[in-house]
Amino acid sequence: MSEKRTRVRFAPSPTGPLHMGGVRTALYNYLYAKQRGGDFILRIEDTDSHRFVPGAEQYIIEALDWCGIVPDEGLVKTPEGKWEVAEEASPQAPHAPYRQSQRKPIYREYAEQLIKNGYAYYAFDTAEELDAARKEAEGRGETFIYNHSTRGSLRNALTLDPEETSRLLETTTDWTVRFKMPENEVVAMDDLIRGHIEVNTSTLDDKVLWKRADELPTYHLANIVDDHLMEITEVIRGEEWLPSLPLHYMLYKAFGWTSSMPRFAHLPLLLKPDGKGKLSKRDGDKMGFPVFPLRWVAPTGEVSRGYREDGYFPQAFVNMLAFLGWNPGDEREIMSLEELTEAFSLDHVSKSGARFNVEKAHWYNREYLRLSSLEDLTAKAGAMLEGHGIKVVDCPVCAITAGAEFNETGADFKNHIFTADYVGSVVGFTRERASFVEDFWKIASYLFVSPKDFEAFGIKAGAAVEQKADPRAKTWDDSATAPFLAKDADKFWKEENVQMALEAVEFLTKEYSGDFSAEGVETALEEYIRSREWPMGKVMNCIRLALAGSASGLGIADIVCRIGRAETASRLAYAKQRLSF
RNA sequence: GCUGGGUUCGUAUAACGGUCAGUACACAAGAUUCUCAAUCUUGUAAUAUGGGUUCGAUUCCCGUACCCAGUACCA
Repeated sequence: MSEKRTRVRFAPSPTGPLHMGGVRTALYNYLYAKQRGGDFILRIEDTDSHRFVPGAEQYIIEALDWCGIVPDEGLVKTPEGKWEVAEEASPQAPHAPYRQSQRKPIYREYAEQLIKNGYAYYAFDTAEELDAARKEAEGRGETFIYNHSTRGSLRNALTLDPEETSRLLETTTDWTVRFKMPENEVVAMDDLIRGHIEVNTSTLDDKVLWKRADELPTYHLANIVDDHLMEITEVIRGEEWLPSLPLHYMLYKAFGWTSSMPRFAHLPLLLKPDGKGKLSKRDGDKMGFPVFPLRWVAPTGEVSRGYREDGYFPQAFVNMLAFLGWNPGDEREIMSLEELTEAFSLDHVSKSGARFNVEKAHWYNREYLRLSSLEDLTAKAGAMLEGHGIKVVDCPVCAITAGAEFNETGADFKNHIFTADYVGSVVGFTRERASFVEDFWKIASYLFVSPKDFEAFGIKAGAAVEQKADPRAKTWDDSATAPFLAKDADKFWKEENVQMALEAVEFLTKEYSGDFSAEGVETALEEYIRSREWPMGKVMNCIRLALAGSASGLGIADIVCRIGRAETASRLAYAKQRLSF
């Protein structure tokens, strides 16, 4: 038995930025197609001329590209290397155009075919008339439904005489074509995820299929016609479409396409973290996470954050998304796009909606950060540092001729210039503490900038600032103050302890001539403090406060061996002079 | 309201008639340590509810509750 080549499509509507739920739908379609060696098609469903948003289409393309979900069909590359929706037929776009607004004539023809065969009819009711009918029904505590029960008393080709109908068709432009939903028939459907479903057609309405006003079809007609023409084998879409499935079945039947009808799979919805309703644009702003893959600036100027701009790795985002409503059936959680492709199956897609969880998203990103190569991370950290006014140079010699004054480790604290090797060294030993590239700044900014402002840490005031860290403050952007409040630094910042710290550092930076690696420094410093029977914790904490400006943070030896002798000594001196007791 | 879909630890999910109901995130405790993380170990925590069917139900059927979606000349 010869199997048809798998062809699935992602058909977004360019009414705004692509939501992460949409990205997941695209992802599942992509995985399904790739696993079967089939085609993943992108089609733009822009049949609503009123809701068109400039830039939305390009956003969709860019978002998919960032995620690595590249369509096999529907896009063409411009000479400048940019992806665009295909308008003309080509090997990569055999069914062009892929923008429904450019396929107008096709739909009209099919709408007429349905009328000719008695499956649809012209309707002349105005929007006002229908609104009034709905209001009136509502007043009686009922719901107006345009179907067998009401169509006999409304203005359409079934009630008007033929002359009047043709007159209206010619002289007016606000008529529509409606599907003539039969009465009391049972539609038996099969969903790849939900199983067998039956619906009685009497509960359904005569949906508008085509509008004379803009000569465009509605979603239902366009969808069925295009899926048929594009030889789609499986329709994988969101659960919000499940209620229209009976209509779509009826449409396939009316066209006589039942034998080639695609199979359907309705995906569970992505829910708000608190579990109430679909994840929406506003949730992100409210709960502090992006709902969009990329940053989006609306025509109104309103800005919505994106996963990309928030520092997520695309692989982490995709991996996280894949697991919202699906699992491989074993206990793997970290999977590349290739592994996902191999393991994907609609059998393992769950039926119930999935709540998005920010913590898990952070965890995924941390896992991918750990998987990154040191070179890659260092380059990314370098770019991030530039954003904080730090200059990172690959060529120390060139930098020196340009005026940089590097110390023995490749750091110039005066001019804020650091060698790439220095950055690499910092990244190498702090990477296990980071979830995002930006975290390197939160964790180790004092390896690039000398601490100046100790007051902010509650030292001089003599008491830690009374402020509970926000429990949700796990993201780098609102946890910045949290670690400094964790400990009462004034408990150890006492004159005698500071004196010991000073002496220990003096020994380390002036007399100690041994190995200046983290291990060497640690051993030397601890031996020195122990030999004098000083309180290890107190001395160390004083040193840390002077070096890091904070009562908590990286290991002393890790800091010292990187910032070097001179900087270490000067930070101690500065802190002593700056902080009174 | 009506129509359809759904319901396993706080969250995501595993177990597709027989498991001490597993895993991950989060949380808690301990270990480690110069602090904070990280790491390791351990732990808390779930089958919405009532009936069936069955030797046996998380799993199959029916009712109830709750949640979600749809109910547009939007997709």
